[in-house]
Amino acid sequence: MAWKLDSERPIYTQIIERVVAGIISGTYQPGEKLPSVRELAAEAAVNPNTMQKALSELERTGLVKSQRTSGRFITEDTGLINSKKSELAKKEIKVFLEKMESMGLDPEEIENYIHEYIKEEEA
Amino acid sequence: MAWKLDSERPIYTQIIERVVAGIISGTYQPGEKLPSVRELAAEAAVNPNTMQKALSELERTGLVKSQRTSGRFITEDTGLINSKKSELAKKEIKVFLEKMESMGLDPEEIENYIHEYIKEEEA
DNA sequence: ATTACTGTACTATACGTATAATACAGCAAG
DNA sequence: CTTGCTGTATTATACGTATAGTACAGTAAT
Repeated sequence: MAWKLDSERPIYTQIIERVVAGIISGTYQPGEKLPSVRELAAEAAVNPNTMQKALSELERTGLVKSQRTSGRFITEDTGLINSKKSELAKKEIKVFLEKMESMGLDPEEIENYIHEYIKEEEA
Repeated sequence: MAWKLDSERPIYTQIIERVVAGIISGTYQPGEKLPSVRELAAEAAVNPNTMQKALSELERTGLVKSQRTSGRFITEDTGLINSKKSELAKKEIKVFLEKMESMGLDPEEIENYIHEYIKEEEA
């Protein structure tokens, strides 16, 4: 099925985020071969050029490596993956908390809000 | 001083978010008159057209009203402001949690991460 | 009435992004 | 060797955004 992409932000950026999330969460395993550019483009319902751009950008993080003629592979460096994971998590938390505080919510309020939200979700 | 804007997303969108945050947090009080388009543009170090676009978009939320020749004013409807506040807070939490969960973190882990982060910040 | 301030409107230019349509080099399997 | 798959590169078109420059109608104060 087509990936969930919005038109608010560049598609290639969203693709990068999604693949990174896939690597970090383990959906894509270390050393695993990614589907080809054309396959992924079809799966995401996106132009191959856009997918190509996203994936080539993604290489700069070191999380994937391209083999030119055989395909693209997830890094086997689990240390890199884990460090990216905690790095990203911290960054997301920082951005989130700053946003909430700019709305005038203090940390305690935020924690309560989240706790309530999670409790609701589990119900 | 110039506002903190990045080039990742449309500037007018970021302006809207910032003004909304100002209203929600009380930085801009109900009924208060906003600086003029040109003033705000200068303050944000942005083109007046961009500021104009942001503010006219913002009207659709009802949080501000323009008086055509005298200026723009924050709504006096505190009920509207409060409902927008909780609405936005919930939305931000939802987006945040979804993002974190896409990285393979479960709710408890997330709560701990945040708690740690806030404790560090207060120190 | 003139001056100075509002919001608003319009044209033109520049840039990033997304898509479409091709093309090519390298490798593997038939 | 041919076929079919890789990643990669190139050109053209279209659209949204940002900026620059200019203009105009309505209001208030002088």
